Amino acid sequence: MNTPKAQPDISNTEFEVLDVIWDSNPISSNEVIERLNQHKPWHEKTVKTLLGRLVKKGAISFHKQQRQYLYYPLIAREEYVQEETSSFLSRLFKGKVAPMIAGFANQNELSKEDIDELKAVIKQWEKDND
Amino acid sequence: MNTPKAQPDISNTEFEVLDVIWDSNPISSNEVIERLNQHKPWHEKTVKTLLGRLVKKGAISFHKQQRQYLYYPLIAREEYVQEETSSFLSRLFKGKVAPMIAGFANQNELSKEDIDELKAVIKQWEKDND
DNA sequence: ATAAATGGATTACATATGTAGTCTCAATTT
DNA sequence: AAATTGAGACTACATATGTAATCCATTTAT
Repeated sequence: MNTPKAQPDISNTEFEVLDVIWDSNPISSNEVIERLNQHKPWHEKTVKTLLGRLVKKGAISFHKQQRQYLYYPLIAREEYVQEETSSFLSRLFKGKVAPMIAGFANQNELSKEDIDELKAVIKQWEKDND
Repeated sequence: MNTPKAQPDISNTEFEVLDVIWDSNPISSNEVIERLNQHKPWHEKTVKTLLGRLVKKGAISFHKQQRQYLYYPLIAREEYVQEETSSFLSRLFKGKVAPMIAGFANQNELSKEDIDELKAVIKQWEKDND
């Protein structure tokens, strides 16, 4: 059974902002800006625009603290990620996970550690579905 | 060693057209249109615009056959898919494959078949990396 | 009390994207 | 040969996206 919960469309830049908020919230715009600037050279105004767009899209909200807003997410990262993953897999791999992993293996992009982790996931699955 | 071959940015609709071309080529615009219309209700003109944009982006090319163009891909599906996958994984899963699979498992989106296929991929990897 | 700084709201603007419509010209039909 | 048609080229246009700048109302500093 799939879950067709239409999440709002979040753009790439918006996602980076949202990811900071998921990481730590409630959070002021200034702190979002500060954290982002450790990786991205985005102008303060740019980040604020993005925050505004995320609010408008219903991905985040805020409550005022005096003059400032403290933002927090309205959608869970896990949910969002799961939906993105499903749609990604269906677009590129007919929805099947194994071919994706196989592609990685063929490109030599799988480490021993990845393999061990995968085995662990499988073991867990087998425990759960018994 | 990774391959930083900056593939042109291909939009969602463009991808659907490209996918038809990957599937069967060389192919005329009319056949692309026909095949797409089995799933998508796109106007003929729309598809032609998309074909033009793909040519401009260097994703496909064509050779003339009288009045018509016969299109063919300039980039391999495998390469494109691999790059998209890498960037997707790095965006959402810090580049690790196992967490992605784990997310699926947790949502009960993994079938016995998926698991068997994964096991096969792992076995193959172990054979190769011995 | 004024002036300056600061936070959010509004506006801006180029490029991308989805979705066609119009124009031109060569091939085909009558 | 003249008219029609069908292929690609060019144009269109609204919305999305990346990337800010400007405006306006408060705080805060002087």
